[in-house]
Amino acid sequence: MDINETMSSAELDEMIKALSHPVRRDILNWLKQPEVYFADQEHPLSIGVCAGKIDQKTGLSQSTVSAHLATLQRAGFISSKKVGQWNFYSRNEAVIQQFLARLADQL
Amino acid sequence: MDINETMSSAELDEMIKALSHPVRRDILNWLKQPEVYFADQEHPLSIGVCAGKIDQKTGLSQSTVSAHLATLQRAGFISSKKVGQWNFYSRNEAVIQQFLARLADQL
DNA sequence: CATTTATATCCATATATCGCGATATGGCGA
DNA sequence: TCGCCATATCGCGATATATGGATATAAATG
Repeated sequence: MDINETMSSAELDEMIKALSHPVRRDILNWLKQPEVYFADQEHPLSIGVCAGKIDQKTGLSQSTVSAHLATLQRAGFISSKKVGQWNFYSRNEAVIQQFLARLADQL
Repeated sequence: MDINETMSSAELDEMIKALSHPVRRDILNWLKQPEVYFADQEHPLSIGVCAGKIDQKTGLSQSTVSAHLATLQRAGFISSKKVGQWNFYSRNEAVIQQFLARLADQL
């Protein structure tokens, strides 16, 4: 989602649905403090958190977590950066804040 | 939900799920300005909005809307008041505000 | 007391979501 | 190039959610 325009109703819907699963909210939360939850990552946390690390933390299968990450990314809450064979995920703080503002407004 | 204590994780989950359907968000929105959306109601809007009026507005079946209202009520977002043969629904503003604050905090 | 009205509940069906194993893809290293 | 590793995607069964018709309940009304 473009952070410079207000999100559409369909986008808001996608975002709320993305948040409606506890594991996805957990992931967002972990990404808020990577140094707390992913202290064992070899790569610098500044790039983001490696997908595999998130898999481990959830205890779910790799494919399931990959789908959850895709859902969060489609909603705009996180972005991924591919470095070598790894994919590093991080929060889009601006989008999250805009979502909260929009929700507060529309609710 | 008791507005004097912080909501549990399970309650938050129930609330987000309740919001994850567009019709339920519509209903919450309509109840925000009953005088705009339910101007034709015979009973005073101060008691709340009659379930049947909400049925009409959605265009969905009576049973479906009744289920949506029950979902919103279980989540704590709305309350119902039975007067005669009618059930009047209204928003729980305090709960809604507390939800938004909690979400902003936990997200 | 029978009938109508409002609404919740029950039931069946349809659709969406979740979770997993298997497979595809793409980078990396021997 | 031949695998190995990380991760996305596919296909499928299981579970959850949505929807509407039918029915139950309860109040109002003649």
